[in-house]
Amino acid sequence: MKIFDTLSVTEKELDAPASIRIYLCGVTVYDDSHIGHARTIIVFDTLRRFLESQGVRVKLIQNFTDVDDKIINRARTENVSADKISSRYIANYFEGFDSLNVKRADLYPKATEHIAEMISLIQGLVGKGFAYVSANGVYFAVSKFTEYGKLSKKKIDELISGARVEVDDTKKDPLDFALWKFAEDEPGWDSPWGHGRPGWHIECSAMSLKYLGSDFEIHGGGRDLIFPHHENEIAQSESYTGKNFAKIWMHVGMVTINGEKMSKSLGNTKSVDFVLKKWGPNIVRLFCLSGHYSKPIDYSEDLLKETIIKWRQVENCYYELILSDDGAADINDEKIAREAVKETEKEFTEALGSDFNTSLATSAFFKLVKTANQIAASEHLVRSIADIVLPAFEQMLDVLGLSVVRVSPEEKSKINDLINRRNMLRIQKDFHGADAIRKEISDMGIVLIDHKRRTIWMRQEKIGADG
RNA sequence: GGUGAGGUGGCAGAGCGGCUAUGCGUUCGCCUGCAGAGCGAAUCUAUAGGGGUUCGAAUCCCUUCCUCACCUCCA
Repeated sequence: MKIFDTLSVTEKELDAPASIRIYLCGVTVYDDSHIGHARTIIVFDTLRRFLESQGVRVKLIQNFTDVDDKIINRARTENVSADKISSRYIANYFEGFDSLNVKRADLYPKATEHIAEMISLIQGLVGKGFAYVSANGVYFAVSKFTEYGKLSKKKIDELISGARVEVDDTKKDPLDFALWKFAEDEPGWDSPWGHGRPGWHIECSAMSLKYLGSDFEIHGGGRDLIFPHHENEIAQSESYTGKNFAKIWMHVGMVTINGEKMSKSLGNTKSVDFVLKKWGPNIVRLFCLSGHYSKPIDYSEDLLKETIIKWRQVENCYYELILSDDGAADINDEKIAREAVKETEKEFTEALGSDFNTSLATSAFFKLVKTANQIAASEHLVRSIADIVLPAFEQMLDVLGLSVVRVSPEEKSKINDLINRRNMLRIQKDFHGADAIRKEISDMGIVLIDHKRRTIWMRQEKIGADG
């Protein structure tokens, strides 16, 4: 498959070897995760699901930054340990992302558990002359890495004139960034240079090199990490190993809220907890995959509401398929179904294989839903046709990480009993009685669909925004 | 100011030299005891403006205008 690489600014072939290594920059655990984090993580989760569906073994590593000024500040404010803060938000992370049907990564390494690796990396850099010790810490000497700026396409002299870099007289160059910061307070660790904490960028270099080695296939994250985070990671890692760090840099666009940047200061962040409660996992995932991953997407109520309608069609389709009954298949319908499945699978796979075009892939999927619903509407959706469509339908749902709410066998037979009673009453023209049963069924979260010959039903996911 | 990404029908969003997706919306139908869901038909030939290149451009080139992101911690 092909993926756009930020570094070379071209689509690069990911020559699908037996296994693909992915390092995804995760979150700093100082607050609840939000929809922006969710988009990046859902994109990579879906990518992983797609690759796996193609028979590729994926090794996915996603870190937690659990040592950072924001965490420490929060710990001070609440008068608890930094560890308490980070573990609280790691728990929050898993609660949210498990609910979003995100498959667990192979490993979630934490910065605090890799201090030794970071120290040895820094030692290596100091030894090779890429880093130096100043009064405040150990710094990476940007001027020593001649390719600095290659990812973010920045020129070193322009960066300097940018003048928005932190003022620190102990640095040799304003652009130099901290690998290790001296600090007497907690949390801190002893190092060959003094007590302190690692800088942010070094953790990802240390952990990705440890678990994936150098020149791994994909390094990913949000677009906002391109500079300085990923730029600095490249500088450190390539200076240390002398080898290429990652083959492809894949960056996910930002989520805006009603066209505005989402930020704490504007107070418009949408937490994962919030969007889950309001829209549920399927709508959120569909929303996050609705545009090309590299472009920004805008969170707006109207768009999300539109997504609910699409999701209802999928639910409807699913229940039409599983509740189809025996009967002779119309030859023509069977042909239509077969061709639709073949067509859709091709489009779906090609779209995802071509720079992971989830927008195109989902529209292909919706075409199959439409076809199935058309056959159902003409009363021709019999078991043998459903059997043609269902495997492809379920497979694509799974790649997209979507999941229709199912019904237990007990509920199923109860529903069928109620439907039979209702249909009896309808024949007797006792519509009051029939409507009362419909109400009873509806209270179970089930919607009835009256066809000419029979009545089927579907379980609709409860969506907060539906009220 | 620098760097990058973009500007496509009422909206969302693909296409990246010829066949102009797809979905939502809107209108009218079908179905139904009613309702919901679904289905059908219609609507919508849109590609920021101006120049080129080409037999042919939303797609390539030039130019103008505009938007967004990043350049500080940030997914």
